[in-house]
Amino acid sequence: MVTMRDVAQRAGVSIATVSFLLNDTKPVTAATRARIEQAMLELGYRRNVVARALASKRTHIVAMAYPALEHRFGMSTAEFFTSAAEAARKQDYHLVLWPVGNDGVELRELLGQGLVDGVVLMEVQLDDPRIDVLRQAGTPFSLIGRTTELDGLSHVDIDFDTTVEDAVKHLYDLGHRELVLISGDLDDPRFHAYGPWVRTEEAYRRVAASYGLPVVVVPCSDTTQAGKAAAEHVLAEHPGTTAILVLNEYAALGVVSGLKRAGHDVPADISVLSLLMVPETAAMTDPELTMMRTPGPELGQLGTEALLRQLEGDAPLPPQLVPAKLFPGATVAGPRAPRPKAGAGRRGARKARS
Amino acid sequence: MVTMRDVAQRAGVSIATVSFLLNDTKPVTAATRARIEQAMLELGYRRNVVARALASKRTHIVAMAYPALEHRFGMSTAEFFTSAAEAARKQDYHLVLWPVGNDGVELRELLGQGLVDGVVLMEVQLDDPRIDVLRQAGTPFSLIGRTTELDGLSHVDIDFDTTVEDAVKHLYDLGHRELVLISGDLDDPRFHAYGPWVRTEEAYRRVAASYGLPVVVVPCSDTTQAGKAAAEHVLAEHPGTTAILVLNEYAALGVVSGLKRAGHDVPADISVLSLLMVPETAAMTDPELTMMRTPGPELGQLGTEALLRQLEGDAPLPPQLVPAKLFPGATVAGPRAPRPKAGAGRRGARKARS
DNA sequence: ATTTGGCGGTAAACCGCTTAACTGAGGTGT
DNA sequence: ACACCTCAGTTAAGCGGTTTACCGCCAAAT
Repeated sequence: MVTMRDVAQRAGVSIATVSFLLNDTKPVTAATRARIEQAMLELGYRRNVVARALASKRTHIVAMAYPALEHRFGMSTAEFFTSAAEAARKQDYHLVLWPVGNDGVELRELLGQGLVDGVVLMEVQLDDPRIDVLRQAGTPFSLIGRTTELDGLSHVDIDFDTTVEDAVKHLYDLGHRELVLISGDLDDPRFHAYGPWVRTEEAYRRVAASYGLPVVVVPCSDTTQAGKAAAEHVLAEHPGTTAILVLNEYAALGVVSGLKRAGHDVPADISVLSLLMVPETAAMTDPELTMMRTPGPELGQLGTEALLRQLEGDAPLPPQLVPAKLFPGATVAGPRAPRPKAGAGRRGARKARS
Repeated sequence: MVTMRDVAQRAGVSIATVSFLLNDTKPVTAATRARIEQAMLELGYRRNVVARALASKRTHIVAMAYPALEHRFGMSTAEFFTSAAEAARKQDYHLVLWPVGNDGVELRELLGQGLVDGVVLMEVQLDDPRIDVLRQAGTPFSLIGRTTELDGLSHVDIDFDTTVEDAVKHLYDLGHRELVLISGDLDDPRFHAYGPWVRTEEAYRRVAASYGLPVVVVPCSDTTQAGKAAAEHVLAEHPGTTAILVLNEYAALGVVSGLKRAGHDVPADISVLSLLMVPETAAMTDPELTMMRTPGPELGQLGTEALLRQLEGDAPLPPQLVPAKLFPGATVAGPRAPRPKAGAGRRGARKARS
C-alpha cells in the first residue's frame, strides 16, 4: 500500500505538506503542488480513509438508516436512496444504506463505533425513538419525514397537505363528488404512527370537508391483496363512489385490479388516483395509473444536503416540504353519471381519529 | 468518548489485556476478565471500529456493490440485500449497500480506501470488468451471479437449468405443448451480457428441445410496458400458444394484463408462469401469478457466507447453485383445447444465438 | 535444588493520517 | 538598519486500537 509517506518522500517534502495539499487546509506553492501531484500520480496513491477518519474524527461517510424489517424496501425507497447517494458523492461524501431496526438499538450500535459522520433517517415515525438515540450520541442527522414535534430538527418531507389538496381538486374539477380515500391501516402497530399515513389522512379529512365532500376513509394495509379487498369494500359499502384516492402504491395496484375484476371499468365507471407513487409502479396496472408522483429524487437530495450542511458547518437548510405532483395516467376521467345525492356514501365511513 | 485506555485503567490492567479479551486473541483469567467486563459495563465502552480498522487492517465491514444506475433496485434485490445483511451481522460483520457503476471505477475508488474488508458483487455480468478491479486490489469478494469463466471464483447463483427444467416440466405435465419464453432483451447494451437472461434463455432452448417442443423465444425488456407489448406480439405471431414463461418479473406483470386486455382469460385461455420473482410482485396481478420464486434469501445468505469464509480464513464455500422453486398462484392451468399441430407456432421464432 | 516451560500480563512500536506549534527565509514599515 | 510580519514548510504529538516482544511467576521435570 502506498502511503502519504511514500508520496512525501518522492516529492521531497514533508508528509504534512502532502496532507495540507490534499485537504486544501494550508496554502502550497504551485511548484511543490506540482511535484506532489506528480508523485501521487506516479505512485498511484490513494488516501486511506480509515487513517484519515481516525486522525480527523471525520469519516466522510454518512449512513442512510433504513428500517428494513418494518418497511419493505420498495421502488420509492430505492429512489430516495440513489438520489441521496448521488448528492453525497457530489460533496465528497459516501452514502451507504444501513439496515437498522426501528427501536434504535442497532442504530446506537452503529453510532458508537464512530464510523459515520452523520445519519439520514428514513421512514420517520411521529414519535421516533431513534431520534433520542441520535441526539444522545451527538451525531448530526437529518430526517426524511418528520416527527410530531420538530424543535429545530433538520428535515425534509412530502407536503401532504398540498399533495392531497391538488389531488382532490383535480378530481373535483372533473366533476367528482363522491370520493373515497383508501388510506393506510393505522391499526397495524407498525404503522399507527407512520407519518405519511397519518398526515395524508388528516389532510384528506380537512380538504374533503373544505370542498363540502362527504368524508369516506377506508383503512387498508400496504399490499396489493389488501388493495383488492378495499376496492371490493368500497363497491359494496359506498356504491355511489365515482373516484378513489389510494395512499399506498401497492394497494393502488390492487384497487385497480379489484375494480376490474368486479366488472367495473377504470376510469369510465370509476376513477383511481394514486397518491405517492413512482412511475415504474404506475405502469404496472392496465390502464396505467394516474398518480401524484412521490418527490423521491428531490427529497433524497435535499435530505442529504441538509445533513451535509450541518457537517460542513454551513448555514442550515430550512425545513422543506415538497408536494407530489400530478402525473398523467389513464385511470382518471370525469364521472359517468351525474352525481347522486351527496352523503349517500357516508355509510360505514371510519370514525375520524383525534 | 470512552476509550480502551479508560477501561484498562479502571480495571487495573494494561490496555493490551483489554484488547486480548475483546478479540479473544490471548487467554485471560476469569478474575481479570470479570474486572474488565465490569469496567466496560460501567463505562459504557464501545470499541472504536475506525481505530481497530487502522491497526488491524480489518474493518469488519463488507460492502454489497450494486450497480444502481444500470439495474433498478427492485423487490428481488431488496431481498438479497436484507438477507445478506442479516447473515453478516450474525458473524459480527456489517454489510452496507454501496452504489457503484458497472464499469468498476467507483468500485476501485471504494477499495483504494481500505474501508471494506470484502465485497459481495451483485448483478454480475458474463464478463465483468469489476472483477479485474477486485482482483487487482487484492480484495476478497464473492459473487451473487457468475461470469462465464469462473476459475476458482467464489460464487453463488441461481440454478437456471433446474429452474427452467422444473418450469417447463410443470407446464408439460399439465398438457401444454405450445410454449413461448418471453426472455430478456439481449440487444439492450445494458443487458446483452447479463447472466440471468443469457443463461435462462440457453437453458430454455435446451430444455424445450429435449421435450420435443417448438422453441419460441420473444425478447422483451424489463418493464411492464414491454411485457404488454410482448404479450400482444405472442398473440399475433404465435396464436397457438397455450402457455407463456416470462423471465423478468416486471415484464410478467405486463404480460398478464396484456393478455387480459386482448380479451384472453388467464389461465383458462392461456397460462402464464413467471420465472424468477418474489411473492410480493406475484400478488400484483389479478389472477395472482404462478411463479418460480427467486431464491433471494438463500443466495443473499450464501453469498455473504462465501465472502466471510474467505475473510476468516475458513475452508471456502463451494460454489452453489440454488434453483427457484415453483410457487403456487392462479395463472397456470391445463390448456383449454387439445394441442394443435406441433410446429405451428414456430413462425417468427427468434434465431438461436450462438 | 535447579532448570524448563507454560501462562497471564505488560510495554511499546506501530497503523496512516491530521494538526497545532514551530522554523526560517523573505518582504515591509519606520 | 532593525524589529515585525507573512507565509511555505517542517516537526512531532496524537487519534484508539492491535500485536510483537518480553517478563516474572509457579508447577512440573530432571
